[in-house]
Amino acid sequence: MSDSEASSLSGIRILEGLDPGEIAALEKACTWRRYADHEQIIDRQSDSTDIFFVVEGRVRVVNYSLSGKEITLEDLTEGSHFGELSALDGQPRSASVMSLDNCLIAALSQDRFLQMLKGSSEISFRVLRSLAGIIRNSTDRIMDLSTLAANNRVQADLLRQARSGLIGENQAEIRPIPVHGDIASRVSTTRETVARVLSDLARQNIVERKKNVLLIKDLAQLREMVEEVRGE
Amino acid sequence: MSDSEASSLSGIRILEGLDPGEIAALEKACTWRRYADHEQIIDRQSDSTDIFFVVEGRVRVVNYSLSGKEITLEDLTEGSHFGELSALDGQPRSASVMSLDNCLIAALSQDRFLQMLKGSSEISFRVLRSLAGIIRNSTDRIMDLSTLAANNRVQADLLRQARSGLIGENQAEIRPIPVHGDIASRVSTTRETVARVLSDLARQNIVERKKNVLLIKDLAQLREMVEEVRGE
DNA sequence: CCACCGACGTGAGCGTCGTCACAGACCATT
DNA sequence: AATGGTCTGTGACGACGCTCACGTCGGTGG
Repeated sequence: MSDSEASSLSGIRILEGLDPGEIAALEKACTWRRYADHEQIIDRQSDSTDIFFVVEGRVRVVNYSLSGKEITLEDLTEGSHFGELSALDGQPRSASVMSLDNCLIAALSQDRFLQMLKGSSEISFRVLRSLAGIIRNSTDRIMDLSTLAANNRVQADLLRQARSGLIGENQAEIRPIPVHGDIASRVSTTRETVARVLSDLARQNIVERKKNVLLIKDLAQLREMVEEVRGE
Repeated sequence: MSDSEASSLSGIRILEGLDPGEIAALEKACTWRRYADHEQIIDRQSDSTDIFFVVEGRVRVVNYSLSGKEITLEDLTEGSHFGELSALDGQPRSASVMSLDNCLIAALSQDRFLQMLKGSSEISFRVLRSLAGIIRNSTDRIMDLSTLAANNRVQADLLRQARSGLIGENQAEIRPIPVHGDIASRVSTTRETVARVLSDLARQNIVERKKNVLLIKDLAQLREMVEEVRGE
């Protein structure tokens, strides 16, 4: 399905509802570029103010501590946008963004974006709701960091990922198998801790590492392990 | 200056730019209520969707872990608003809000709020920018939680508070003296850790606890203590 | 004036987990 | 096969900071 909409902004969620003519005009106004794996798309300290649309591929929003530790804020897929904060307030970028795949990215200037918002309350509303969603995710994460221990945060991350691969009531599969370092970067711990948690869970028969899939065999118990600490 | 605008929405920042007639109409549409200290204004598990305006006083946005630990997300002063997330997306509230003072709060229904956004791209834009600001704060906080140790987070919080009470280049005063437990709740640590950090800083002659003021005597050095760890 | 209550200060103990250091597994490329 | 890269698993160690447990201070009110 990515092919049918390739090279088009019609799949971008915040732009839904624009009529085809407007979409076409926007497409012309964008700067298009393809990125390979792990290329920098936004650098935290650049002072650009464009907004970007993910037309193909996946990107990761990250931040680095001065020591080089990488904190993943969010992974975005086709149909998403990023860079809207600077486009809205003109402030410097709050994070870096890099491609995870081979990506096709469209960039729209701040002026054009703001003009579009002014002209369409519907688009404004979509952007408002998407920001609201980001805030909800952020506060959840702040709560996790504040109330959960490192190993419980890893378990919580597994539960989150399991949601998109449910098999029946109590099982799920996560594919491809997540790289330990990626999980660590999302929940702010170390690769080693992730490995240890996963080993423990395997020993307790709660997860199983298969060929290309991480199988979660007992969601209920995993949930319990997280809740239990959240509550005590 | 709070008196001159008491009982009026004209001091609410996201409403700036509305003409007096519209303000008056909004004021009629609101439900007004006064709260005493430490009253609950929004309960996390209520399903209201109103947006609220802080006309007088201060409120605190908090969240509780099941164990009862309190996490402060933000303190808001006169002219702020809250509850906009649920008003925008209809989802349950993401946090609780309580009064810190004697507060005058105006509540506006979701319908009326959305209608206003639809009618004014200027107001929409103000809301967009305020959400962008919240996101920037949240990601800063996530970075702090992920990269700083507990005692450095306390120091960082002092630096933040110092910004609004600068005296010359290298000193600042924070007043009233913050309650240790409040700082702890903002940076997700314990009251005891805050006390120890403050004691240490006092011993090193970096801060001094005076009668009604916490005096920061060497901002530069305090900054250095935080940066030093961020970078290593 | 004394009793109380909230905030502060600080010591002792201990668990969690970040760090360092290897060893083994898997996959690609030549 | 051989080489090299990335990813995984695990042990040992040590420190940071949370918890518990007190004692003190200072204001408020009966």
